Amino acid sequence: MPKERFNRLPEVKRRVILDAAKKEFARVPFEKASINQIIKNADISRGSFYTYFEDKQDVVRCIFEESRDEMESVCREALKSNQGDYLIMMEHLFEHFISTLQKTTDMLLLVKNVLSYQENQKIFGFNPEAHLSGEDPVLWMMNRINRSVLRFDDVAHFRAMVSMGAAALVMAVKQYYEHPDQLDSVRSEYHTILHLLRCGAYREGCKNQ
Amino acid sequence: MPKERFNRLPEVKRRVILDAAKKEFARVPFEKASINQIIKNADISRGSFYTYFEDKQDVVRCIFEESRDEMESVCREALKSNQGDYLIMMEHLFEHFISTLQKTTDMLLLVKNVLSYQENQKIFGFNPEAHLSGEDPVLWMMNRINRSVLRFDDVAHFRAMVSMGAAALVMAVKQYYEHPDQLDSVRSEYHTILHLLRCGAYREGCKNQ
DNA sequence: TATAATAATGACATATTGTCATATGATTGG
DNA sequence: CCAATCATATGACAATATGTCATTATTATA
Repeated sequence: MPKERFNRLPEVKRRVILDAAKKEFARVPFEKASINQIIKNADISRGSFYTYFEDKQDVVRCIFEESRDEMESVCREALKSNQGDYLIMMEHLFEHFISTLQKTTDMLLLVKNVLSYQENQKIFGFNPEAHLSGEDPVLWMMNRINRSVLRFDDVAHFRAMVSMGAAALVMAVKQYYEHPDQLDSVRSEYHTILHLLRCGAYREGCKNQ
Repeated sequence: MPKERFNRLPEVKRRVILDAAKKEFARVPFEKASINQIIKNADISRGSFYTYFEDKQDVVRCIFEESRDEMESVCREALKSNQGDYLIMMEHLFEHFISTLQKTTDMLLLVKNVLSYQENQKIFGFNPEAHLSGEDPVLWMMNRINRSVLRFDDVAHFRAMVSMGAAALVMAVKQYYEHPDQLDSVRSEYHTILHLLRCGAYREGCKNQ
């Protein structure tokens, strides 16, 4: 939630500022990131910064908002081409993140630096309060997923599944940026988790219900 | 990982310092917490602080190390009295956290302030690199759990289950301190997640394997 | 007791943050 | 076309932070 002022800014200036911020957050861990450096990079005044953003956190939120939109469209497409299968969509989402991170070193560092300090789920828009294009993300999912293959159809279980899926994804992405050379094993761990979500852990499962 | 100096300190002084730090971290969000305030509370010099700890983070790590030991013993007991059932153990663990948080307001605030900024799983000792009494926590679990009720017996699936369990627990605890008045619904969401882990999400599950 | 090793101190240089009174630039209407 | 009004930008400033290090105090050792 940057301030209104920021949104009223000409597109190009906004880009300059966000890029400057990205550069700084890619440079050092969130803690050490300095507003001074950001305004120097962006060539704006200290005062301006504070008319645009609440604080350092605020900038980060702003940076990640962009990728949230992108994520939504990835979800949409993956669901379309896989009969609304949630878990397959989650596989696609993972590959999407990986390829984004691989494209730019900056992005990898940024995620690494920021993710360590932030409330991951809030950033990725999967906490109960965040919203994917204004909607509760759980409901968003519920309305687009093929629910007939699931063994439940209540919001509570849905929420549980989506939370766990998000947690798994975040964990996997984190693990990837910590060990970018071990993509294969990270991917395989992630798939194991999705498999667990699919089948459950207990053999006798939920016979009695 | 506080410095060796700190460990060599007389027990009582160590307590004073950690309590001072707790007080400060309970006062404001991690970001705003001030080393100045900590040393004032603890009545030690600035110089001393830096011979004890690397930085602010370091103090937090140190604070949470204590509760990790406690957690281990809760796990141990819960497993003993429930035939090694992992998911039941996780239920107990949740209740343990809640009652700890309920006991002292300070602890609730502390967790609230710190958890928002820290690498949750690292703090709770459940990331793959952290260790419960020196052991890989996944192996620790594997050796103590009743594996016969599970539908798998490989480390990979185990790791998946433990990761998800930990993620669920952290999420639930977070949700509790954000809405301490809604314990019932937080608990019920948590149980739903455990249930999901037990049974899996897909109806046809893993027929073909 | 003298000497060596360990621990504690606080002043300091440097950096950071958020604020605010002031300046600059746009826009509107008379 | 000027003036008045509103929106935006600025950077100096006070307050506070951090991490270092030369110095002092305390213990242990010989």
